[in-house]
Formats: sequence, C-alpha cells, structure tokens
Amino acid sequence: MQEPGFQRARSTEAKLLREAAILDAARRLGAEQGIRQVTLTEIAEAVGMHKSALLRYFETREEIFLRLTAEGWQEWSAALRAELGMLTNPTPAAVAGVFAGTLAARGTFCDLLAQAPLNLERNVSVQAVAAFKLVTHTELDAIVLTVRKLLPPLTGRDAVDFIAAATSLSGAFWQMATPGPEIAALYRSDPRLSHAVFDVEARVQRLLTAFIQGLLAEPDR
Amino acid sequence: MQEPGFQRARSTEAKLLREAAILDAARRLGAEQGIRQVTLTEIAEAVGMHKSALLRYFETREEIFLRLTAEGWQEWSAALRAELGMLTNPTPAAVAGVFAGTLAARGTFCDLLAQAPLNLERNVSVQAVAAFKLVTHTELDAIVLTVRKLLPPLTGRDAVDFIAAATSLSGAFWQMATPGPEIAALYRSDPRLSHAVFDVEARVQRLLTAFIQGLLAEPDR
DNA sequence: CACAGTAACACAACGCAGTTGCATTAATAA
DNA sequence: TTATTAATGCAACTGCGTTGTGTTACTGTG
Repeated sequence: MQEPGFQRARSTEAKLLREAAILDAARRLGAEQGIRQVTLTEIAEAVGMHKSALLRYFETREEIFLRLTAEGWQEWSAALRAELGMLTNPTPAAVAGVFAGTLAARGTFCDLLAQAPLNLERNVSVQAVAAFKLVTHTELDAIVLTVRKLLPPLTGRDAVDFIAAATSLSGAFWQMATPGPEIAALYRSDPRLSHAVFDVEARVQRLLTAFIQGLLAEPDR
Repeated sequence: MQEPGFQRARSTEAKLLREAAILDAARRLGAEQGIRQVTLTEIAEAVGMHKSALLRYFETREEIFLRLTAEGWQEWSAALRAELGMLTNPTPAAVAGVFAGTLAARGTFCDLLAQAPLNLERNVSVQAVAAFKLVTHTELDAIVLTVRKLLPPLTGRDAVDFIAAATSLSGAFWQMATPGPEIAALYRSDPRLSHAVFDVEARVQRLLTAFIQGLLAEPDR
C-alpha cells in the first residue's frame, strides 16, 4: 500500500512536513467533494499511508478539519487585510465587497466555517478546541483593527458583529448555493424553486453593505 | 423490547400517529443533546420499536430530520406572522425583534436550520428534498407578504434576503452560543475567550435592525 | 368462533465508518 | 553488522445506518 519512494518521518521537521501533507490532502479532497464527505481512508490513500497512522498526527478525524479551519482563518485574514489596505475609498459597499469577495473565493473555508461550531468542535480534546479558538480570536482582533481604521465611526462591537455576520452568512449561503448534482437538477426543473440558485458573493455583499449603513445610521451614535 | 401496551399501526390514521410519534421522539431527543447526536437506535428505544421498523416510515435517518425541519418552518412561520400581526408600531427594531425572539425561542429549529442544507439534504431521495423545499418556499412567501405589509418600502428581494439573513444568522449564532459543557468551561476559564458566550437573541436583533435600516436608506430607492 | 391472509414488526447480518492494540520493519546509531 | 526504537501496517473492535428474512399481531371472512 506504500509508494516505493515513501519514507518514514523521523525528524521533527519531517513530521511537520507529513502533518502538512495530511492537511493538504484533506483540503484537496474537501474542495472536490465537500468536507464532511472526506473519510480517513481517503486521506490515507492520498497521502500514501494507512489510516491508523494518520491518528498519530491528529488525535481524531475532526481535529484534522479543525486544524484546516484554523489555517483557513489565518490565510483568509491575511488576504482580507491586504485587500482592505489597498482600498483607496473605503465606502461601506467597498468594504463589504472585499469581505464577500475574499470569502466567496474560498469555498472550502466557507464549508468549514459552516461546520465548525457544531460538527468539528465535538470529538476533539478541550486543548485542541482551545488552540483553535485562540487562533480565530487572534485573527478576529486583527480584522477588527483593520476595519475600524477604515470606518472609524464603527465601535469594536460593531466590527465584531460585522465579521461574525460576514463569516456566518458566507458559510450558510455557500451551503445553500452549492447543492449536489441531483438537487441542482431539481432546482432547474421546478420554476417555483428558481430563486434557490443565486450568486453568493453579490448577495452577501448587499447584506453586509446594508448592515454597515444601518450601523452608521444608528441613533445612539 | 416492545412495551406491553404496544399496538401495531394498521390503519392509515394509526400510521400517521406513529409517524408523528417518531418525529416527536426525535425532536425531544434533539432538544436534549443536539440533533446530530440523535441516533436511530435512540429514537427506536424512545418510541418502543426496533430501529429497522423506523425505516418503514422514513426512507432514511436524514429524512426524519428533514421532516422535522419542514414542520419547524410551518410552526415558526405561523407564530412569527401572528406576532408580527400584533405589532402596533412596526419599526425596524420591532420587526427584527420579533424575528430574533421567535427564532431564539426555538433552539431545536435553529439547530436544524444550521444543518439543513449540507447535512440533511444528503442521503435523501430527490422527491423528499422537493417536498421539503416546497414547504419552506411556501412559508417563505407567506412571511415575505407579511413583512412587506408592515414595511412597504421593502421590495420582495429585500424581504427574502432579510428572512434568509434571520434564519442563517440565528442558526449559526445558536451553534456558536450552545457549546458542550466542556467547551463552556473552557470559555469561563480563559478570559481571552469571554466574548465567545453571548445572547443570541439580542445580537441577532441588533444585526437585523441595522440591516433593515440599511435597506431603507439605500440610495436607489 | 375458528382461521387464513396480510403486513407491521423484530431479528440478525452486512458494510463501512472511526478508533485501538499489537506486530512489523525501516531508519538510526553504536 | 547489529541492536534499538519508533513510525507504520495490520487486523480486530465498536457502533452506526441499512437490508433481507422470518415471525406474529391484527383483521375480516367462513
């Protein structure tokens, strides 16, 4: 079952590399078929080792996805803040557009976002969840800072709520807008279900724009 | 394994009653431990029959949850429209409050909402999904009508987006705000994670209020 | 009041997940 | 070359959803 060129990971660096390879394989498979459909056996096959060996790198299957989500937050946060920094005219619509655009471009991350609280944080040690939460809260704080610099009237609470809305809506809408082939055919066949297919990015941007404008127009400000 | 007073369901009405009993048991168990944790064996035990017998009433485990979600939409829609109808002064904040309040009072429905697109619509026949979609879209249309009567400036698209935001955010936030006991203890122990616990209803209401106000303030109106 | 037919049900087995204990064996260092 | 050790493979276990296949409770006919 092992490839000819396969080598055991003995040094610390080699183990980190193998860990990364496992995460990469899981991410790739998740992008193809949806995260929840990915099984340990598939990941093992892709990496070229037995599934039981994966559990020497991750305490459980869910921890793999949790780690993937944490990496997703870091990667998205960096790209988001970079794009926000390049805005010459940070209108509410522009800021909302960057959020919607960067999230829509990261389907697997949206998939993970939608699954994280209920599915991935179970069957994992408290330490693993703590490490995960720390990563996400660190990135959250960094994003809050960037947003408040662009739109100074917003409070910290405003920004936190805005980011929570962006991630939650993108996750939920991505789920709705990405049906399997059979369900997609159903949508196409029944005109009453026509508005079940929609452009996630445009819709999230519209919602978030309205949300920022509503916050800015609040009476207690 | 069968209770002494157990009777077989022969007539159509008796079968409908049994079906309802299965759904009730699933809903009750789901409220206790979260929907995804409920197993066929547990439901069977609660109803007093073998798990294989359940699959004569529902084609698969997921269909049970899908039916539960459809019932949830109907029940919530009715209660929501009733409460909206009693509003004497339908301000954005008041309308948003009714949405947030009625959803927050229905934890299991929020749970189901968060799971529906990705988890429950798989492993189910296309017919079952079609029936489900038809129910939800019917209720959606009814709610759109009610909302537009209260806030006439809103377009149909506005109302659809608003309802989608309300259900998505309630589902996602409910997930975040309802951790298991161990994770809850983690939140309490680490001050950096303090804002992981929050009041779903208040936060959703605030978001939705801002969203309506933003829509009403849109320039193209 | 039997009694035969029907179908609602239980039982057991199957397949396939994730997980775990133990045997192998590849890499290292003496 | 060889002893050590730990990364990996193997096979068994558990528990899920699911599926045939009997069994038995009902029903309505003689």
